[in-house]
Amino acid sequence: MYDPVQIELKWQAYWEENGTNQPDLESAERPFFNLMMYPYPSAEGLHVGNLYAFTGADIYGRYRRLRGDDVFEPIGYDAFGIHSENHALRVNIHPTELIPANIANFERMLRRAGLMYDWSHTVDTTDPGYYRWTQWIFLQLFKAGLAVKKEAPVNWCPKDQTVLANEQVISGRCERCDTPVEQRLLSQWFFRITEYAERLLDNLEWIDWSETTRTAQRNWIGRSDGAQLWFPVPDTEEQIEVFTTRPDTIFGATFMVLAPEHPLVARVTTDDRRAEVEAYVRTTAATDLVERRKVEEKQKTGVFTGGFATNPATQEPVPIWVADYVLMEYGTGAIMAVPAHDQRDFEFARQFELSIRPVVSPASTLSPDADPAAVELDLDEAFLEHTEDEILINSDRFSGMEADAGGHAIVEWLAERELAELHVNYRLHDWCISRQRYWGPPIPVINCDECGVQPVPEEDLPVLLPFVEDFRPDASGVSPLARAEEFYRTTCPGCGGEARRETDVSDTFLDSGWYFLRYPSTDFDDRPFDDERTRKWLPVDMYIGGEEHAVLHLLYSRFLTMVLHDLGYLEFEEPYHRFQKHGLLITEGAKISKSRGNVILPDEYMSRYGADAFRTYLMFLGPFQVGGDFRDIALAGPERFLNKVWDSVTSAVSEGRAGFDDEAVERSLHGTIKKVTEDLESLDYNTAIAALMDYLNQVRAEGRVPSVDEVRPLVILLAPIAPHIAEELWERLGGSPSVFDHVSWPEYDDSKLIVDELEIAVQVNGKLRAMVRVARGATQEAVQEAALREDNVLRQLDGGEIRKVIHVPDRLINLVVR
RNA sequence: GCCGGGGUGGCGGAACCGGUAGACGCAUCGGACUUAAAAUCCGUGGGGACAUAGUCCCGUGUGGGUUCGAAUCCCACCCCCGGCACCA
Repeated sequence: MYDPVQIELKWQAYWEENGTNQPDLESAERPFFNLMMYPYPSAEGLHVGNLYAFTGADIYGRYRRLRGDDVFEPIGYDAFGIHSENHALRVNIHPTELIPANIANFERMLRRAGLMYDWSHTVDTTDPGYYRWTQWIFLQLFKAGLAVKKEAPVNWCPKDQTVLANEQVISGRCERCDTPVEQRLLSQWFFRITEYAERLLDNLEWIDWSETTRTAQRNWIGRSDGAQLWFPVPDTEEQIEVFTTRPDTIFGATFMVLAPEHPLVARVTTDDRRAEVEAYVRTTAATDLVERRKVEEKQKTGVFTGGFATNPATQEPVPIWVADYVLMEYGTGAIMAVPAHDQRDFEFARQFELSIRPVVSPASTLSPDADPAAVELDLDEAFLEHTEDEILINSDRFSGMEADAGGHAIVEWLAERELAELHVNYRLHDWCISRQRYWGPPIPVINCDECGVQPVPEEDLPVLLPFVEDFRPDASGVSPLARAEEFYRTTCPGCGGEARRETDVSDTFLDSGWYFLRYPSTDFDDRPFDDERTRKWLPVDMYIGGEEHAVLHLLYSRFLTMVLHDLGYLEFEEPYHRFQKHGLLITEGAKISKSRGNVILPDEYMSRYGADAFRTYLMFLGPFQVGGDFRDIALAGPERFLNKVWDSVTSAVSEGRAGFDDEAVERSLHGTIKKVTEDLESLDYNTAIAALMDYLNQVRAEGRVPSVDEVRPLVILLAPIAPHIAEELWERLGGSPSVFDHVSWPEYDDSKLIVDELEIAVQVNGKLRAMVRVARGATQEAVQEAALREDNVLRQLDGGEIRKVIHVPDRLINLVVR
C-alpha cells in the first residue's frame, strides 16, 4: 500500500541532491519569477495559514514549470522588527539567539511541505550581508532628498516610559500595562512617498492586480480634488489656508476651525481668551490620537479664540475656533466650516450656537418665484447628498448656478485676487521609518555638531547592529542603541571630529520593501542586485500574498522600486507584473488565533496524512482566492483520493494495457485536461481537484482497471498539487525523474470533446418537463418533434396552442403555451 | 458612516455570458466483505405530497420587478466577514 511519508522523504532527498528546484539563473531561457510573501519566523513555527498561502503559490509555480518555464521560486525570512523583538522580550531570550532557532525550525517545516524552493537563494533580513543593502537604499534616498528628518508625534506610555509603535496601542491604551497612551514629539526620519502619490495612483490603472487590492491602494492614497482657499486675518499679514472639496459652498462658511497644533493658534487668539485656548490645546496634546479620533462620542469639543478672519467671498468676518475634530495631518490643518453642508460642522455649530447658512439646494424644492439669492431654509441636519438639480442659493451673484459649475466660477473669481486655486490633496502621509527600538538595521547617518547630518560613506556599510545585552526600550524614549556608547561614539566622515551615530533603527517595512530584488542576486556580496540578473528575472512575474498587505508592504515596495528606477538602478518602475491575493483560512467558522486556542499545526497533519494529502486538502476546502474553513475530518476525502490514484496507477502499470478502449473515458480525459488547465491558470484549485476526482471516478467505474495511457496524463495534471506521489508514480510509469524536468503539460484536443448524441432539456412554460436524446446540432424542428413524443410534455401542453418556442442549440428547448 | 467581499442541503463548497440548481468531497443511513472491528467496495443523499418505477408542488438571506426562463440582471431591505474611518 501507499506510504506517503516514505515517498515524500525519498523525493525531497532527490530534489535536494539533484538541484531539481534550482533554475540556472544565468542561462534560463524562459525565466519566470514566482514570488510569495516571505514569513516572519515566529517562535510557534510555521502556521497553517502560511502553508496555505505557500502551497497555493507553489502550485502555480509548478504548473508554470510543467508548461516549460524556468521557474525561480525563492523564500526568505522577515526576521527584524517589532514582532520578533516583542516576542524576545516576552520570553526573555535575546533575539540574536531566538531568531536563528526560529529560522531553523521554519526551514525544517518548509522542507517537508513539498515546496519548490531554491534553497540556494534565500534571504534573511537580519543578516548583515542583507541589511547592508537596506542601509544602502536609505542612503540613495537620502542623497536624492527623499529621506528627511522632521518632528512628528509618537505614542508614549507614561507608566512603562517607552515609545510604542502604533501596533502596540490598543484602543488608546498600552498593550502591556493598559495605561492611556500620550503623544510626544520626536525628531524622526521620513521617506517622502507623498511626492510619488500621483504616480502610485496612476500606475494602478494598468498593473495586473486583483481589483480589490487596487481599490484598497486607491483608498489609502486617498486623492481628493478641490481647492485651496485663503481667509485673510484682518489687521495682520496672516492668511489662513484651507483645503476644501466644496468650494461651491464658500458663501456658507460661517466660521473657521483650526487644529489645536496649528501654528496660527497663538497668533489669532485674543488675550481674554488665551488661558482657555491654551488649556484646551494642552488637554488635547495629552490625549492620544486613537482616543481623540473616537467618533462614537458625538460630543464635539472646542474653544473660541476671540479672533476673526474674513470670508473672501462674503467679506464678512467669521469667528475662528480651535477644535480637535480638525486634524493637523490632513489638508492644511484648518478648515472653513460650512455647517449647512457638512455634518461635523453642523453638529459643532449646533453645540456652540453658531450661524448656519444653506447655500445649496435642489431646485425642485424651491418655490418657482423665489429669489435664489435670498432663500430662507431651516435645516435639521446638514444637506449632503448630491442631486441632479442642485443649485447654489444665498451666494450673491452665483446664486441659481448649477453647483459644480458655480464652484468653478467661484474659484476663478477668487483666483483673480489670489485667494484661491485648484488643488489636489492626498490622504497618504510621508512614511516614517524611524523606530526607537533595538531589533532593526541602524539608520546609517552620523550627527556632527560642525557638519550636521552626515550619511555614512557607502564603503563603511554595513553599520552593524551591536550586541546589546539589555535591549529593552527605556525611559529616555530613544533607542536602546543610545545606551551603547561604543556604538554611537564615532568620528564625522566630513570633518573627522567627534560625532554621534543615529541610534534609531529603520522600519521592518523597509526590509521587506526590496527583498524580491535581492533573491536572484544573493550570490553577489558587492552589490545589492546584479544588473544582468535583475534584467533577466525582474519584475516579478507572479506575486501571491495576503490581502492584509494590500496597502503598506505593496505600496512601499512600489514606491522604492519607482525611486530606484528614477535613480537609474532599475529599468522598470513597477515591481510586480501580476499580484493575486489569497483568501483567509478559518477553522470551524472562527478565525485562527493563539488567543482562541485553535491554532493548527501543519506538522502533525503532514506526519499523519503526508504533505501531498495535506496540500490537496488545503486547496480543496474552498476557492484559494476566497479562503475557507479547515475541518480536519474532511481530510479523509483527499487522502482517499490519493490512495485511489496510487491504486489505479500501480494496477494499470502491472496490467500494462495501452491505448483507449473506451471512448467516453478518452472524451472525459480531454475535458479534464481543459478544465484543470484553465482552473490552475486562474488559481481555482478547488475545482481543478474536483475535476481530477471526477476523472478518476470514471476510469475506475465498476472496478475497471485503467490503461496506462488513461492514467499517465492524470499523474502530470496532479503533479503541481501533489508533487511527491506524482514523482513516484511517474517513475513507476517508466518516466525518468524528475517529472518536472522531463514532461510537458498535456494538451487537449477540442475535437475529442465532441459527442454525437446528447441530452437536451425540454421545458414547458419555463419548467423542466423532460429530457430528450437528439443528435448533436439538431435543428429546432427535430428537437421539437422529439419533445412532442414525450408523454409528460404532451400532458403539460394539454392540447394548448404553442405560442412561442425558444431553442438553445444542444442545450434546451422551451415550449410556451400560455 | 464609507469602501470591498459574501449569504446555495446536516457541513465545506459547484454552477461559463440568464438556460437541467446542489458538481466534487465530508458526515449520515442501508448493503457487501470479515468470527468481529478497521480499511475497502456498492448504493442512498434539499423539503413535501400522491405514490412500488414515476408524477407534481415548494426551494439559492427577505420583499418586489424585468424575462419564455433568474442563484445569476434591476430596485428596496436584513444579516455576516474584511479594511478604512471626525479626510474637510
